[in-house]
Amino acid sequence: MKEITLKQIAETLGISVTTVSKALKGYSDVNDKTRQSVLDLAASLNYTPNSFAVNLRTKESKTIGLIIPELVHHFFSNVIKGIIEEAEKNGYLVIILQSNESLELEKKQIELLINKRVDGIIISLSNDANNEIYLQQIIQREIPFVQFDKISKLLPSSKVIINDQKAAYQAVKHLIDKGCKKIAHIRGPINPQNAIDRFLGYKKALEDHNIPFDSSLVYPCKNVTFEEGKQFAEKIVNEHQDVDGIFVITDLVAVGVLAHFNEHQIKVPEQIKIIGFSNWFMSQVITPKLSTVDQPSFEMGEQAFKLLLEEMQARKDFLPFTPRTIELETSVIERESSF
Amino acid sequence: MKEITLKQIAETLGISVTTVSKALKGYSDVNDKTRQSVLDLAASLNYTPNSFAVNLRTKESKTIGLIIPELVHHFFSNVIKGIIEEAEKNGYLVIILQSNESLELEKKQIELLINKRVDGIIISLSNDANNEIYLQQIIQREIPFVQFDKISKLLPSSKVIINDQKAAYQAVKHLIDKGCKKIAHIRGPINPQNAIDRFLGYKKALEDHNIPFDSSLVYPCKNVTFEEGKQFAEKIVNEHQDVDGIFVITDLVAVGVLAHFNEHQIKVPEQIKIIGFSNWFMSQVITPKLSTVDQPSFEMGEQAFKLLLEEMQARKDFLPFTPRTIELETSVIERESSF
DNA sequence: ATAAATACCGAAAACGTTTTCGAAACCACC
DNA sequence: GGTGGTTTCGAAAACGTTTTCGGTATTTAT
Repeated sequence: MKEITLKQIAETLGISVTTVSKALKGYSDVNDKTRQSVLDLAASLNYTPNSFAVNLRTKESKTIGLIIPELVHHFFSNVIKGIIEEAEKNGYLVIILQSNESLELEKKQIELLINKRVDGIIISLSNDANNEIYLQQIIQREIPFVQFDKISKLLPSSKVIINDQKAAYQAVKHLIDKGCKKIAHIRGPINPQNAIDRFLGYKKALEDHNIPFDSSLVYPCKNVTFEEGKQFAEKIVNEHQDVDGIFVITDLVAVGVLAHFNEHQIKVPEQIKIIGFSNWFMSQVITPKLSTVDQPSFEMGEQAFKLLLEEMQARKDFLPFTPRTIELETSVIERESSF
Repeated sequence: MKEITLKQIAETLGISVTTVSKALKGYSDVNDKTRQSVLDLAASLNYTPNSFAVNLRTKESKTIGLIIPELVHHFFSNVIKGIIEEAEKNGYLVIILQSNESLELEKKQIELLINKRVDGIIISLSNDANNEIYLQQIIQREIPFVQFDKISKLLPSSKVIINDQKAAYQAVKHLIDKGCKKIAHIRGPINPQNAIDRFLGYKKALEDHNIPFDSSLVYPCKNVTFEEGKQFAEKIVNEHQDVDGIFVITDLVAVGVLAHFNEHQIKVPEQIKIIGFSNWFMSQVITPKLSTVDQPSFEMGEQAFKLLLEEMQARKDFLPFTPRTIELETSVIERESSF
């Protein structure tokens, strides 16, 4: 079981390795007959170039790295799918790593990818990521690099995002339009940019509609889980009996809220209206069906890879590259939980 | 921005590349002082070996390939997570590809991975996979290889599976124990081994409990979707008014069934009891909560990688390797849909 | 003192490919 | 028959590492 190499083909054909290589790569300075004989033999031997050697010689591996906080997650799964499919169309493969929302792990994963010498990196930051110095090394090493969803605004890289502030504004406005007068917000952790922006959108929507902002109505998640949703739901109705609407950072947590209300005979949407974020599949099958903000996750993945490709290509051609930011559209989806 | 190489370290230290390499790799035939100076300089320069060169020289990339039918899927996400984490513990990275349940794509993805010269391949077959000749080439090329979940029994490779027949048997027995007399089965597509086995388990459970098997009560899915669940639910109540239990191939479809019954005021579990399969997260949050069969997905991923590692190590040491099969335990989870 | 064992180092080959550059061979043309 | 141009080929260097093997230099034993 020996691997077929250019050398073997060259020897059996009585020509040089150089010519074999050129024939296979479509160089013009090789005779048609020679080329055909090479092509024929290579095909019959099932030759495929040794990618290790090609990598070493060309200094690229046609592989990119992807770091996400959590794989088992409806939103991220869809983004990954978009990235992988777009990458494959362009001849790239994708190595996936998880940060598990841990800063330490995130740093480690980045080093792994740098040492692996991937051609580019796509990342969505963990909630812990407050200090981006270790991300600077990606840029210093001139590795093509794009951020999506949970980004650091300070870092000069291409980005694919939604307008979290605007999307949150619209979600809260939706509740107001439906008649809510006192709206609580279960927000994400303190650090992530998108949690901050959604909070700001919430606040702005209230102000624009003459509803006083009350910080005691804002409940920050630690782990952004189903369980937290249940706990906050209980807390909210205990602390503020007259809350009539809740804007929740993401559907998973919102489903927890619904679960608690269902168990305690609190009528949604009659007593309290709820809107989530991200349009998880789950949201359309629970009772009551959850209103939410749709986020184009698959497309986000596609665009992220496209931006990365732009940068990888520019770098290869020694062209200057200036990072771009793509902002995707969101839309409020009205379902039973906010009728 | 030049990459640091052994050569540079050697030159600034006035020693040979050989010695630098040995110092870094812990060879014993290098003086302690020399070693220390190398280590110090390497650290201060932030040296990392060029993996392309290492790959070429050692003929391994410390990278494995994973092919799954569909990424956005609660079960598969968890398996992937298990594989990635176990791989990382052992210094391996994972390239993920999807077959999208298409035979053609599956073939293409395998070739991609072979050409990439990954050290091993883990695969869960697509539903279309009826003919495994193209998988034979993995074995012919002696690439370490393990199958999980949706496997081909004919193919001599390591496998991680559950006992689908037994698990299905227990699910159906559960319905019988709860008093069901006429149980329909929404099964998976024709080809996949696990759909076949679950069907056989269903049939056997009926026979063992003196319930006549009626093939008109078996409804095969094509795409295994939420929508199909709704459609079959409608069909079942139309065609068999007295059905009082349904065993569904997987939770996603079962949730579709529940959705239809909810919309049409058919009481679950009072009129019809339902049990799904795989214990998707969704199942515990819908109304009524769905009974199901729990499948250790994360562990399945861990075990799959461990088996692959065994084979990769054996191959490296030129030891013989005989494929192993690991069978994981399942358990029936009783929830509201079958009270 | 010499012989034998040990410690330390480096030259060189190898992994398989890509690409530059020069050379040989052929043709056409005046 | 010499000049210039085109076509076709291959030698060789390069990518950066690992590992074998032999060669000094130094230590230990006799």
